[in-house]
Amino acid sequence: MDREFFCRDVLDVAPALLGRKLIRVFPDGSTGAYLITETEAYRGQEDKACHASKGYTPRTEVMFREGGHVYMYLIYGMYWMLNIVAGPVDVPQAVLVRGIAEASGPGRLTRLLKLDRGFYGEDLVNSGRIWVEEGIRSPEIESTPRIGIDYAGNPWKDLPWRFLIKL
DNA sequence: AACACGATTTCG
DNA sequence: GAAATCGTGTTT
Repeated sequence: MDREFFCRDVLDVAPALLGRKLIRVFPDGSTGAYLITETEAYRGQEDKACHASKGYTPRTEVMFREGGHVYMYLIYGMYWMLNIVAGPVDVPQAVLVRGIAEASGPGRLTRLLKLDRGFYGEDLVNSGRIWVEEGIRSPEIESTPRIGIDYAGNPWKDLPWRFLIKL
């Protein structure tokens, strides 16, 4: 996928990632292709569920860059989350990649792909170890409220910004 | 410098 | 249903 693909609004990018392949080249040289099956959209400073709602901090800095960069962060002291930045410069949006066909759940996903803080700021458009390619075309998509963000309150906690491939 | 709290998973 | 476990943002 090129820069243009990621620089659109996160509500376009998140569902568009479904059915595409996440390519990972491991340190030992082996390569894996993983079908993206579940994503969530986190949209700007107004979105109370989005980490960027706290403003520009060292942690959220990458979300303010142009789309296509990787935002990694640790949750609950043990799980690394893989996020793909969307939108143009100074528009803090990101897609949380929650599931691939080979591993369900964001924590399992990053463990399987061996992703951690070393990928913070990685550019998917120009990387030799992780990127996104075309996959199956036009999968049927289902949307539901996002997971684990009840604390964000209304209207954010109920917005149907979680996207899954319908079986 | 100290503190509270998660965009989760696993096990009982 | 609760524990595991630590970086981040906020408060002192």
